[in-house]
Amino acid sequence: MNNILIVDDDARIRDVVRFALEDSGFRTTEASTGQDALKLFEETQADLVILDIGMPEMDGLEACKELRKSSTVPILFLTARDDEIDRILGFQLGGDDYVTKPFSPRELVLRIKAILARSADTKSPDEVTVFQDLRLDHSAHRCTLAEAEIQLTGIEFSVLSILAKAPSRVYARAQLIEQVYGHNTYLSGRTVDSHIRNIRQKARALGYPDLIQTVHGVGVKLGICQC
Amino acid sequence: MNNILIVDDDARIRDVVRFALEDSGFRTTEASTGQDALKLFEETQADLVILDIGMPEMDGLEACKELRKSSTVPILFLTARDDEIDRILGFQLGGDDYVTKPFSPRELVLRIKAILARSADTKSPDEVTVFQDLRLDHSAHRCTLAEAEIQLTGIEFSVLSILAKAPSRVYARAQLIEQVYGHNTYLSGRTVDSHIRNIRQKARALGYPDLIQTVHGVGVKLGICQC
DNA sequence: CACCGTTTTCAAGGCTCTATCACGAGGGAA
DNA sequence: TTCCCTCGTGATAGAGCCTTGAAAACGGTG
Repeated sequence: MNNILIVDDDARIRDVVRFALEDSGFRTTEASTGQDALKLFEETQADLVILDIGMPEMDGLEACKELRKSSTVPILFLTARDDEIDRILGFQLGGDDYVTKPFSPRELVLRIKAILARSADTKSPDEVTVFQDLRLDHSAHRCTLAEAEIQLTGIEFSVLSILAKAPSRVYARAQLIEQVYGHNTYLSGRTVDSHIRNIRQKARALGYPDLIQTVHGVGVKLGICQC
Repeated sequence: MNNILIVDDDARIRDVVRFALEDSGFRTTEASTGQDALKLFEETQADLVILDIGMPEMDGLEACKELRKSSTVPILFLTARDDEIDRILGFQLGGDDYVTKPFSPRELVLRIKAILARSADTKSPDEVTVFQDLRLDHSAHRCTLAEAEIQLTGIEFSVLSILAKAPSRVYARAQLIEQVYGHNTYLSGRTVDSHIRNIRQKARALGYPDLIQTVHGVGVKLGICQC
């Protein structure tokens, strides 16, 4: 099973996290400072790093920067305050995630499993998703439908990406919100409808009236088919 | 729809929560003490529990511990003070989220929907059920009968799933109602007939007049056989 | 600060689905 | 056969869900 490096200056937090992870079958390593973390990461080559933001001396974001110089290991941040979240978001971090304190150990484990599953998925960095006529270039943030380009906003692009990763699968609105915005955001389902409407409108202009299909009472799914 | 157990010693809070939830289509059960909560949970098998931390006698954390002995039901904590949050964290108990008082009912509902969507997401053991010509893809919410697709509504899909999980088994109407809607729902048995009629009608159109068979005086069962 | 694109929310309206009733057909027992 | 109960079907009102238009928040930029 995967090895996880836990970095936090608070021993109590480390205990909670270690306990939860080992309970789920992970192996763990612990560090209490950013420096130790870098050293231990060299040695253990952990599969994932849990990084507290608020540490004295070298904080989590500093440590992340250092780690990123030599590795693309998935990083999960622990944050205590909202302004720290803002800083994470300002930070460009690919497939990573964050959890705010206080957190439930159970959720932490779920998120870690999700990250690992995702990174196992993208080991061959699939920069481009293609499904039928739809093509999504993630690095360029470009979307084309049968050679014609569609200008999508950030959220629209995210929504479409998620749908395209598992076409035919039906997503409930709450699931989309969780995947687009992260786990502790709470928006009205109508908001998703709005974005979907905008995507539909743009797709319709290119002759794809059914790019996104509604499954009444369940959710939405990708449905292309230019008919 | 899902059934939610609300546990708080303050009747006013319970009212607010119940009102918000029922407004969103949830069914609710209420308990004012930890002991009652455990008893009611046994009976109702709620899909999610809202647990106030600060209750006399058995407090929310105690109750959570007890619940966790027999169930992994999602739990959302209500907390009044920050030091209670610390205790959630200190405790090694899987809550799924928490909300601090005072809270907005709207946010509460959205969080609950997010939690339920998440847990529905993670517990998908059997993605596809197949029995003879019938194929049910749960994630895509797709039903096919010998390659031909049938458009089913949410309830129709549920009914057929239940029947297909244990083909040849005969289900009484009351059993179907319980499995589709959850405990303590009271509907006319005619309602089930309605849905079964609709399924039959759609199946008949594809040449399967006996997809669902009636066992007079007992109930219904899956019976495919294209004859 | 004003402007503009994006995101989010709100309310109205239409449409689908759901639950129930009423009535007649059919099965089973005496 | 007769009676009773169960089941199937048509019709229907109401609930719930989705779409759409409009406008309010938000954020970045000149």
